[in-house]
Amino acid sequence: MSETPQHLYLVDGSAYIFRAFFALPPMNREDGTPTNAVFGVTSMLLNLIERTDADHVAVIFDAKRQNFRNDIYPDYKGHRPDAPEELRPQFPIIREAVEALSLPYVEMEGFEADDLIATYAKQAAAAGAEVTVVSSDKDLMQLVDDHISMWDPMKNQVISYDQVMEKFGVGPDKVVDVQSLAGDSTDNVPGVPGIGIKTAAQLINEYGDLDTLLERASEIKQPKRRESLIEFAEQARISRQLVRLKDDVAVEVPIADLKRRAMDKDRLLTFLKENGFKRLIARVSDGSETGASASDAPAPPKPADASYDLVQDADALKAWIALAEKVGTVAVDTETTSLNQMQAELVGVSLSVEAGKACYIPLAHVAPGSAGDGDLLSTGDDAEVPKQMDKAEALALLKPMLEDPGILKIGQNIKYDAVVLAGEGVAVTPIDDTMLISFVLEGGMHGHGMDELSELHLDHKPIAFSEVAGKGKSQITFAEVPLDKARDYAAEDADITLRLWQALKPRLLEEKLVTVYETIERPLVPVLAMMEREGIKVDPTVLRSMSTDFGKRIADLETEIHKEAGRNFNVGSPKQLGEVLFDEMGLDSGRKTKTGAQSTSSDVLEPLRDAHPIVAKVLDWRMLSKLKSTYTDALMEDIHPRTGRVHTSYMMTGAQTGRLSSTDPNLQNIPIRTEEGRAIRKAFVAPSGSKLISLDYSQIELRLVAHVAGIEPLIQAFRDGQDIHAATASEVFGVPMADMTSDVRRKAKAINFGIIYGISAFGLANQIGVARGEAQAFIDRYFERFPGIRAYMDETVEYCRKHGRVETLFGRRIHIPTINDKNPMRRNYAERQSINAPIQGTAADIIKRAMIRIPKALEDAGLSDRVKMLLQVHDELVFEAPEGDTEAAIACIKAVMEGAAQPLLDLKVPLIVEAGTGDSWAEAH
DNA sequence: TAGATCACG
DNA sequence: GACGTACGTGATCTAC
Repeated sequence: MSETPQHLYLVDGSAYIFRAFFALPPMNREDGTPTNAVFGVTSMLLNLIERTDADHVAVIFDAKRQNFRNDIYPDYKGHRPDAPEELRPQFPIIREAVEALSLPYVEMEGFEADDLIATYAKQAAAAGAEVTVVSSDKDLMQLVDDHISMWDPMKNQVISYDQVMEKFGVGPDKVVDVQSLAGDSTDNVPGVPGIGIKTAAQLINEYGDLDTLLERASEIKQPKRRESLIEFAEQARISRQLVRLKDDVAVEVPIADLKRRAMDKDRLLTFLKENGFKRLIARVSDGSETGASASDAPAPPKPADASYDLVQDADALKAWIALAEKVGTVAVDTETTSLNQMQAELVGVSLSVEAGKACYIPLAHVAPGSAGDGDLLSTGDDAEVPKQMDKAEALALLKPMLEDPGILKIGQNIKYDAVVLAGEGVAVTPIDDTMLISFVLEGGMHGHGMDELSELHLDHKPIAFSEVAGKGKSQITFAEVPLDKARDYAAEDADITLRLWQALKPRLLEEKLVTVYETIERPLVPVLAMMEREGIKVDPTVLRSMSTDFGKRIADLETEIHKEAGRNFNVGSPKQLGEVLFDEMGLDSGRKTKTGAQSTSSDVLEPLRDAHPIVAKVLDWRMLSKLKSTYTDALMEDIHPRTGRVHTSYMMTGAQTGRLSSTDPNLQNIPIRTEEGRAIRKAFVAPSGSKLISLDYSQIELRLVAHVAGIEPLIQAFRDGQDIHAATASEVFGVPMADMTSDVRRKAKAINFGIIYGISAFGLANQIGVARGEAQAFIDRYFERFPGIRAYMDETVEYCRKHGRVETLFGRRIHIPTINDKNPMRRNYAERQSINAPIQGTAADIIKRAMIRIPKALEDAGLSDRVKMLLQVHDELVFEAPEGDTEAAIACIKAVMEGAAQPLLDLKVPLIVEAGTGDSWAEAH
């Protein structure tokens, strides 16, 4: 083998250090030396070398702070603070770590890591090697070309020409020119004032390059821009010198010396032991990726041992805020009067900055024993209102901290707190959410409520809400809880949240789930919070008249049913109804329920429609009662008194597959399948002058099946825009498309759905009303025609048996612990789940990715202040827009939705979105 | 509080 | 080879 590299991997080590230091909770080895950055860098490098095929590797670091750029511009990176005290002692240990991993450690006085990377990259590329630069630093993007690409380890994403184009609006060869104009506040590169990346890209595209632009600056039409460019031309040229990487450094280590060496396991293990990295030791010694469950960090005191502060004046609050600023991370929890976030009134806030250290800030407590409202007579001699800060004053102090981009706010289900605080005019950003981290790590294994997570990870049972507020009828609101009890409960919640974060957050990195969390879950929080606060307008008059109409018809039907039955009984009682229909009237009872009672469900009653007139009446009664109680009546109660709109709450951990669920009220199950039910959607309206827009993915799950199972005929049918169920029928039953009957198509449609659900002959037979043997024959023929589907199912189930989980195409994990259950019923069920979950979950990931991108896309289209995203119904998004903006909004949103799998995923089938508009949801869908 | 039923994707 | 079945949700009502 020759010494010329085939594939050179250049790792931007400095970036890794900072990333690890700030992302991981503090850790110390036995002698007290902090080790969190060491741990993070070691773990990341270990991941990296396990997955690359590179034959040459270097980990490259910045030397000391001064370099040639400071001679050009003394302020370069001038405002960067010194490395934090906790980080400084870790630098030499990180060097040891790199060496223990048998990787070359490269640094050079007077040069930044970026210059060394540029030099090696150019040299290797010139020699014909492929180069991968591992970094997410945009300053390195100027290097990208046919031979040099980047890998962003945080986003798990390749950065090549397209991504550079997306980021800078120009190709890699013009990145330097754009950066020279736009400047860079993080590196203190001045650029030209008033010019950002967008304008810079536009100018460079127009004039070709920086020099030409500066020469011809006087031709620019916009006066301000023209003057700025003329005045700051020299500053732009200086910026270019700062930004352009030096690719001809006389490197001390030749490329040949970067040849990858075999890992010295003993040396590595010695290093890991010295630093107490138990989890990495386990991983290196047996190669298993699950690792030990023991935490590497020493156990902090249990919450029970902690004592908490009550903050009752501005000075105390300022001290806590200063602490949060110093640490840079703070757990936040709000206490309110209601679980319903739109009705909730803020009662207090708790904060925690380190394990065991937390406070509670009461803001709206009332005298204990006094009812929160209505009790006007008993003011005088009641207990006093407890001492607490003025709410507005406290929020004014908290607001800058909660909105500070440099302070991470950690919450358990922080969407709730964000919605409540948004009601007080306070934004919460940036955020982390322990509930979501747990869901991403261990979805399917257990619930993700705080009490459960605390018992699981901290071995501590938190104070129950009912202990401080009571339960049942005598339950009081949190505002009435005495301050000492309120402090113990509320501060503990913040403390636990912080500890959970410390325990769980590092695992995202170790278990390669950072991308799912950071690109699909976390950024969705502000989007959903906004939708929930927006709500959708519901017209109560429509509901009221429907309710009256339904009420009459239900009463009439009830009379008739009682007459047919020969006695009065409660039609809504399945037990009584069963007795009447089957015992007294002698109808054929179909199934039994699992408790042994005779089932009266609609699929039992439906076939009996013709057996007796009472059956149809019962079915109608059922339908109308359902519609009245669950929809028309209940929905009127849910109209918010102040907004006149209905505000649902989305639960992000509600469905194992990654789908959202909707509660209070559930707006994801508003009727549509029957004419009567569909009418309820007429009550969901746009305000006058606006329209509702509904956009939904067409057949997204079936498209995903065609993709993952590689079913060529279906892929082709989707590409050709054919009726997919008819095309399936044609393939499976051999009927030419021209001769297709609705019955054959119906059967094919049922099989297609069956495939998504993990088909069984019994289930299919039930669904389409044929004998089980016939259903089995259909399935056999389907598998015969589309062998890919069999293979997909077998492989998926096999993978699940081995790992206890399945994955979506975006890497979301869905755990299915019962897959190896000895009970065959539970096991079969788990197998069907494992077939369905990747499909349903990938579809959920796709629409979430779309939702995250939509606010930005609307802003770019100049629509963001007028077009509002209101609802998500699994494969559908509902918006409200002024009448004149609907067309532009549809074009913008449709493009985002149809492209939402990109660039991470290149589907073999197109994603198609269908759109409609109208004055009501009934018209729009 | 569990079970049955039925609304949705 | 038996087990008893389509996947994922939430709200309402009855009956215990």
